[in-house]
Amino acid sequence: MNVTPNQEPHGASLVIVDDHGLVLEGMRSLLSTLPGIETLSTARTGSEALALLRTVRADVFIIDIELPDMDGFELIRRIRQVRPRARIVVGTMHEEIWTLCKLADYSVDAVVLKASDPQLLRHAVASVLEGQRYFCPRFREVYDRLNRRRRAAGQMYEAPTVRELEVLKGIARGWTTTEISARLFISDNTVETHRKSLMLKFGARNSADLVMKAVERGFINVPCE
Amino acid sequence: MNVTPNQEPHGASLVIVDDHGLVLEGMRSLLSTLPGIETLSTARTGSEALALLRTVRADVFIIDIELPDMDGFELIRRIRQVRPRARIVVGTMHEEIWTLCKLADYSVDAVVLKASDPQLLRHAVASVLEGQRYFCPRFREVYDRLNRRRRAAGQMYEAPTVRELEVLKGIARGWTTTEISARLFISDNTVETHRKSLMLKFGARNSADLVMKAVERGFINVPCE
DNA sequence: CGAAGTCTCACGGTTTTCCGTGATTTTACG
DNA sequence: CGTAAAATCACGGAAAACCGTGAGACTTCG
Repeated sequence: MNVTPNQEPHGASLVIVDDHGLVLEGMRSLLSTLPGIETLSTARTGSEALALLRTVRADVFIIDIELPDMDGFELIRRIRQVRPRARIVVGTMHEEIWTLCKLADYSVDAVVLKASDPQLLRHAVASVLEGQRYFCPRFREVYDRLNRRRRAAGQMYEAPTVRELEVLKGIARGWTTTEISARLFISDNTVETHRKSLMLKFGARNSADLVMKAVERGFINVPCE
Repeated sequence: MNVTPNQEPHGASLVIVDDHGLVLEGMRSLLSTLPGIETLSTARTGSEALALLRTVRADVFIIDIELPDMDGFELIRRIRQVRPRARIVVGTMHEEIWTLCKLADYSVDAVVLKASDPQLLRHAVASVLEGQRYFCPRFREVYDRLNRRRRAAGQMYEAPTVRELEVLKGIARGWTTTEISARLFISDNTVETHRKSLMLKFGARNSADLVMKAVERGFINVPCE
C-alpha cells in the first residue's frame, strides 16, 4: 500500500489495484500527471484495496480483473457495498466473451483491455473524472459485434433460438458435441457454434455454468420430483 | 437382419445387435451351440432390432451399447416399452464409470466388457437363459470397488460429502478447477479428485451433466425467481 | 484396534471444450 | 427485393476437463 498526496485541492482520490509491480508503477507515472487528482494510492491485492477504503476517500478505482486473492468482480461488489458511488475503471488482459459480458453487467464505468495503447488508460481515467464512461475500441468491437440487440434491449438477456435450445438440451443431458451433432444431423462445428452463441447469450463461462443459468432462467425444466 | 431357426422346441429366441459384422458372426458361432435356443437373429442397428420385435419373439437381446443410429440405452428403453420382460445382455468396450453406472441403473441382466474372454459372453447368455444375472469380473471390479455402498443401498445414489459439495457449487458457478482450488486452499489435483467422485456418485458424464443432476436431486438450489 | 470413509495429492495421457475468426446458405419480414 | 437474423460449416491453437491409478494422513465408529 502506498499513498501519494497531491497538491490539487478538492481533487479526486484514485486507487490502483494490480498485483504486478511494474504495471502499478507504469500506471502511477501515467496517471500522476492528470489534473484533478488529489491522492493516488496503490494496492497489490483485493484485501489491500478494501483496507484502503478505511483510510483514504477513494473515488475512483482502477482495477486489474485478475487478482491473486480474489476475483476482480468480487472486489467490485465489495467496494460497492461500502462505497456504492465509487467509479470503477477495469483493465484486463482477458478478452473472453464472458468477461466482457460480465463487465457490461457490472456496469463498470470504463474498460481498457491491456493490449491497447497505454494512453487509452489515461484517457479512460480522464473521462471518468469528468463523469463520463469510456470503453476502449477493442472492447466495443468484440462486445458490439456479437451483442447488438442485447445492448439495444437494455440489460435483458437474449433468448436462445429454437436450434440453440436443442443443442442446449443435449448439453444438459451430458452429451458431447459429437453426440449432439449426430442426433441433430449437423456437423460438430455447427454444434460448437451454437454452444458458443448460447454461452454468449447467457454470459456463461463454460457448459456447466451454461446449464446452471439455463435452469435458473427456465429454459431447461427441472422435474421437481 | 437374419433369422436362423433352431430345432429345439420351446427354446429361447435370441437377438444379437451389433454394427460390426465380424463381431456379429463371432457371436453367432459362439452362441449357436448353446442348448435351449430356438431362434437366433441379428441386427446391425437399433432400428433393425426394433423392427425384429414385430417378427420374432425375442426373449433375450445381446446389445452392443455403441450403435450407429441410436445409443444403446435408448434401444433398451424402447425394447422395454414393447417387451418389458425381455432380458438384456450388454457388451461394451467402454469402461468409463458413467457407462457402468448407467448399466447398473438400467438393471440389465448381464454385462460383458468386450476386452474380456469371449467365453464370458457365452457364459453370460447361458446364465441369463437359466434366469440368472451375470456380470463379468472386470465390470464387477471397477464397479464394486468404487461403489460398494451404492449397491448395498439398492438403487439409491450416494450423497456428496461436505467437501464435494463445496467443489460442486464451484462447478455450478462456472469456476475452473484452478479457481476452485484457490478458493478452497487445496491443490488442483484434489479438486479434480472431488469432481471425479461427484461424477461417479451422480453417474454424470461431464460437468454439465453433473450440474443438471445435482439440481434435479436438490443438491444445488435454483433461486426460483 | 481395525475397517471404512474422507480428504488430500500426484501423474501422464487422451479427449473435449473453448476461443476467435470468417464465411455461406437459408429463412423471415417489411 | 433487400436486409437482418438464423443456421450452417471450417480451422487451428490453447485451455480445461476427463480418465485411471495409486497412495498417504486423519477421523470415526464398532
